[in-house]
Amino acid sequence: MARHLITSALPYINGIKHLGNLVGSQLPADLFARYRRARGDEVLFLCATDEHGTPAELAAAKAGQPVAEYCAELHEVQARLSEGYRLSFDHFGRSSGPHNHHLTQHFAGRLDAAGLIAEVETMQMYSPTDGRFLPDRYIEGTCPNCGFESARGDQCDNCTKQLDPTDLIYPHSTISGATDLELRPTKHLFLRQSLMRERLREWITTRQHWPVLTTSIALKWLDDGEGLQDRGITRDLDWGIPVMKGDAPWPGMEGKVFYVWFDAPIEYIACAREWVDAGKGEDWERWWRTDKGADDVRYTQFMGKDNVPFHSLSFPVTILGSGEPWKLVDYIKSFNYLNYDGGQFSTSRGRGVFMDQALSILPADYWRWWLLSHAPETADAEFTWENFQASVNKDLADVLGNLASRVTKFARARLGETVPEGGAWGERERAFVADLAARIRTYESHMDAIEVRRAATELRAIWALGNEYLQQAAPWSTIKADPEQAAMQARLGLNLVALYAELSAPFIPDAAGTLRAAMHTEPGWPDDVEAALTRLAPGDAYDVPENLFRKISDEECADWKTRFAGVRD
RNA sequence: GGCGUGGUAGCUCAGUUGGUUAGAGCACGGCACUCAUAAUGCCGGGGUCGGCAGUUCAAGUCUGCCCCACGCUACCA
Repeated sequence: MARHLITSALPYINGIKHLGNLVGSQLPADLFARYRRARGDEVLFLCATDEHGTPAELAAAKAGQPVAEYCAELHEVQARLSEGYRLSFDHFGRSSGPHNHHLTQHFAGRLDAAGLIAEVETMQMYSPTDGRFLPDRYIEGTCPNCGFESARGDQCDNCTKQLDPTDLIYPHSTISGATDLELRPTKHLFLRQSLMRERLREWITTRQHWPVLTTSIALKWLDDGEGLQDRGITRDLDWGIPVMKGDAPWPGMEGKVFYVWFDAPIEYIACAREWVDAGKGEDWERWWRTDKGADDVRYTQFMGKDNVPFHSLSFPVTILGSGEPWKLVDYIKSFNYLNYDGGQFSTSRGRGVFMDQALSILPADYWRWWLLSHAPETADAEFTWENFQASVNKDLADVLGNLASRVTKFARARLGETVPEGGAWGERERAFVADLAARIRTYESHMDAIEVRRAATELRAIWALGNEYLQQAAPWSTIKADPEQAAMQARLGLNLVALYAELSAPFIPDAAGTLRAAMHTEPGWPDDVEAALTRLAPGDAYDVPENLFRKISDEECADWKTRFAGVRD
């Protein structure tokens, strides 16, 4: 039995994510996790909220809450939404948990011992009023280039000129408005990634079948300009993991915390420990330590393209640099962006559909199907309401939903309360089953390769094949002259519905559950398609399910289009 | 400016290492069927494969230049 460790990029804590975030990591990761489990593999699927950093502090301040309380609350909100979308995490953790604190400090200590940490003193803007150092983007002032009065410390939004906070005229804190800013020296730790450049290159260029998106981004960072740059991994903040050298204090680093991008990936490991703490598992090390059983684990990460540099370079430096036998990622599946109706989704401007809003309109399966069948794998993809309506109505309601409906209603109305008896497969049935089996094997190969769109296309073709068969067999016609043959055809149709529940479950788990309940079947992958199509025997009970999917009307479509174009409060 | 990713039927997209008349779904037209959520099936119309030049017996598929979109990143390659 193969073992799969699967992680999705961690959603940041400060608010509800939009559909672009969902399809970029959590949703395809869930598809893969569900598929591997269905194939009988052992799976550990982990995700967590990414809770540290300045944006979390500011969001908490805006909400008038202590940051820890704010994070706890938003974690629950995101956890509930995850359940709403049927994301089948084995555990949904928190990067602010104690295990991540200890592990992050542990890794820092190991990296320092390996000579991979540099202490660098820099000058940064300090605000005595706020009692803290200010990140560049939280300082505003007048642009020395164009005179724009709300230029940020890193860039002027008006003339786009790159700025340094010290360039600004009348600089002030965006947090308090304080103007008594001063430049102070401060010491920070840098991860010396540049020292591992060639080792990373060797590793990346020898990976098999990685998406071009992943390798091209990784190699670009490796070779762009003067090559891979060392990265600061500490910040002058309160909210975060205190800088420690393992269990020991780090002289000169008192009051500082690790940068969120250093501790977030480590949460992938810590999350496995939280999983054990939560009583959901026994042994986290057999998933993460190659000296303790993880050497036969295949580890797959899912993320949007903006996360690739951290997962392909920085985190591997952390893992490899520790000198300890931690499990390194085997496959990085990355996604492009999903755009919204001609532009970008925008969290700040509230443009597009957010996870909570989408669920308030339609059940999870509708979104799962559209998003996964249009996953931005090769290029950026675009969400439009018209396209969403067309896909849902045609694929889900007409092709799959109606098939289940026509089969069960015909059988119940014309052939009795239970699975009908009589007749035997003929030439047409054997040809159909052979065709179906071939398509199912193709579907499996796409799912194995995590080719999400191809898999969705093949699944749809498999649904359509059922309609083709039924149209040709025409039991409503054969029943007039040969009731036995009609019984056989209807029996095959009912088995087909049960089979489709299994094949479709990774994409649309709720509908699959409805079909299983109606067919009185238990989950089970059709390794043997012929056997799967004789699972329901004459006399077995079944129910006629309610319509699986409803259609989206033109009116609804138009209404939603105007409703979500605007600004979210 | 540099780098990256794309630019294929009205729309959303496939097109492996260059090879016969460029494909799918949706939309559109016709036919069939009537079990079904006016659902399904079959057939069909529709593309100078962003532009130009080149390599080749042969290019959507390789090379060069240019145009456009999106993203990343900066006056440094």
